[in-house]
Parts: sequence; C-alpha cells; structure tokens
Amino acid sequence: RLRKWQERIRTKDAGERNLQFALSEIDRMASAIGVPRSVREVASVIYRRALNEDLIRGRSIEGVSTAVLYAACRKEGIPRSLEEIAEVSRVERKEIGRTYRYISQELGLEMRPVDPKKYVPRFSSQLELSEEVQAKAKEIIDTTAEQGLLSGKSPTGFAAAAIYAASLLCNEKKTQREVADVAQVTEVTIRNRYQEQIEAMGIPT
Amino acid sequence: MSAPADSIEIQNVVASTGIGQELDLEALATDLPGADFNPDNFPGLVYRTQEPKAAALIFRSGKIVCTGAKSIDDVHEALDIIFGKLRDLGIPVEDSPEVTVQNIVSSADLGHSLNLNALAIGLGLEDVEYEPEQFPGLVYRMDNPEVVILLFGSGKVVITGGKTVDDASAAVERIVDRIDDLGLLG
DNA sequence: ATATTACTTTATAAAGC
DNA sequence: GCTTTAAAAAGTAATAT
Repeated sequence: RLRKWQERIRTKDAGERNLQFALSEIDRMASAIGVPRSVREVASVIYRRALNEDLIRGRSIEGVSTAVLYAACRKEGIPRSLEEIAEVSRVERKEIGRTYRYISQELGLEMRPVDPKKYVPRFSSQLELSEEVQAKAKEIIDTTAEQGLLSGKSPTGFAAAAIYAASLLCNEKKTQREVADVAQVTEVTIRNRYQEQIEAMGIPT
Repeated sequence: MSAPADSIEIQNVVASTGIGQELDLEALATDLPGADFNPDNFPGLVYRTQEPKAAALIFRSGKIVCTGAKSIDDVHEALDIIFGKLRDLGIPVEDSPEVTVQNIVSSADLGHSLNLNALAIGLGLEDVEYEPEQFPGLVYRMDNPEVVILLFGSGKVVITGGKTVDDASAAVERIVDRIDDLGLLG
C-alpha cells in the first residue's frame, strides 16, 4: 500500500518535471518562431492530453514538445512548415513529422489539411510584396486548387509558386530563388507548380 | 467495362516459413554464393533468387522470411529453390514446410483523378491521415477487409496489409463505392 | 535547365538490442 | 522503438550533366 503510494508520488513528480520541461521548451520554440500566446496555450493543452493518455513513453520530451507546437500552429490557423519548426528544435524534421502524426492520430485531433493561402501573408511580407500580389496569389491558389491541382502537393511549394506567379503578373517580380528561400522549397518545385498553375489559370506563357 | 478491381496488380508478397532445423549462418554465408550476412547489422542472412526474383531472410532458428515475390506461386518457387540449396549443403529440410503469407502489396487504378482534400473530409478525418507536406498519398485504414489503402491524386492506389488476393479486390470495390457515394469520383 | 538518384509513406515476418 | 528485405504510388530534394 505504501509502495503504491510512493510510486504514485514518484510518477506524479516525474510527470510534473516532464511537463515543466516540455512547457519551457514549447515556450522557447514558440518565441523563436514568433507565434502568439494563444498557440502556446493550445500547445500546452495538447501536451497535457498526450501526457494523460501516456503517449510520451518511448519518445523524447523535446520531440513531443516540437510536434505539439507544430499541431498547435495549425490548429490556430497560423501554420509553420516542418522545416521552419525543425530550425528551432533540436529534433530532426522526420522525427517531428512522425511524432506529430502519432499524437494527432492517438488524440483524434482531426487536423484538416493545411491551406496554402495561410502561408501567403507571411511569405509575402518577407518578400516585401504588396497586398495586390497577395490577393492575386490567393486567387491563383483557390482557382487551381478547385481544379484539383493541389492533391498530393506540399502546401508550401504550392503557395510559393502562386506567389511567384502573382509577383510576375503584378509587375513586382521576385526571382524563383528569392521565393524559394523564404518558403524553404527548391526552385525546381516552384517551377513545376508554377507551370501547372499558369496553365490551369489560362495564362499564356 | 474495365472495373478498377480488374486493374489490380500484385507487387509484393511477404511470407514466412521455417525448416525445423537450427542453422549455422556463418557456415551458410561461406557455402552459399551470393549470400549477405552482417550479424552486426541484422541477425538474418540475406539470399536473393533470380527467377523468380525474391529475397529471403534466413535466421539461425531456421525460420525464413521471403519478400519481393510477385505472386503466391512465386513465393513457393523461390522458397523451393532455397530449400534445394540447403539440401545440397547437406541440411535436412522436410518436403514441404508450411508457408504463411503475411502481407500482400497491390496497386490499382481507380480510373479517375481524386481531390484528396475533399476525400480527407469525406472519408472522415478520424480514419484518414493526409499530410501532403510529408507524403503525397492519403492513408486510409479500412476495417473490412482490414487493410491500409494509399490514395493518390492520380487515382492510383496501393493496398497493403492484406493476407489474401481477395482482400485487395474487396478493398478496391469498397473504396470505389465509398468515393462514389461521396460524389467524389472525378 | 533537365535528368538521375534517393528519400518520404503503408504492411509484414524474422532475432536481438 | 530500432535494425533488414521487397514493392507500388507521386512529390520533393540533392546532385550530376
């Protein structure tokens, strides 16, 4: 009886230390990527749920913290790519993605696919592009996504191509390299998505 | 009419078996030309057959895993070749050890392009994993038959996790019906 | 700028860490 | 959990020409 009690305390203490460390990590990474407090709150709620459902066992606290932050950004409608999240984490991209999918499945987060339009404002401001270009990029995304061009494609690459296309159409040209750098995709990806989008929009080349 | 189920092609069959006999893999590695054995990496010895093309993992316990075969018949042919090689080396192998098919991977073409975003919602987010940033296919876990289906924007699909050829057919028929009911069959 | 190669995902057994 | 083996799907990335 006493032993069970001690174990409960030990487990509780371990859990508290676990949670404390995780929350400080989430805070650190959230600051680094510059997301609002609401995202950290959502992240901490998800982390507590994962802890209660015993999903942390066999995984690093750092990995779960990062995956949960990635999920929270998406849930709050201000997604960061795995690449961007990985930059402020000491866990590699692949592990973050795996842990995220595991937590998402087990907790039934029912995450909707990322809308490429969500990346347009942030990428565009980094490129110092006007509202007009942003509106055009969003229009391209909506039109081409409706035609089924988005299926299977990375949201970042899709957004990057639309921004590149819009910058050309609005005479505020950015090079493929410049757009590729902020979106963290390759020029080849932008080229491929751009060609499909331009064709689907009926814009002659 | 070419039904999607008729487009099914078996791509890989995984099966397990065993000769009820312990093996000296070190000796086998030197006596079997072409055998790969790196006990530091993996406890099994790898042996590949050319016709039919397959790869076998042979363990010290005498248990064997055969992968890469394009049909269940090919699994048996490949294993018979291996059993023959072992007998040639003086290792007793019974006439026809029991072979268990563990997994069949198939591909098929639904014949219509798919809107994966709409499908993720339609099939139910709880049964679906669709993360195009990580992989272009939508992962759908089906209950009956118990298989996993990977759906692509092109309408091509991969069915895995089944143990019989019928599992793939049933899965394709069911997924086509479901997509059709959702009105999402392009 | 394009072509090739390689990696991502799914399932599955085997023995051992 | 991981290690190894095989195969398909299609996207992305790194490297070569």
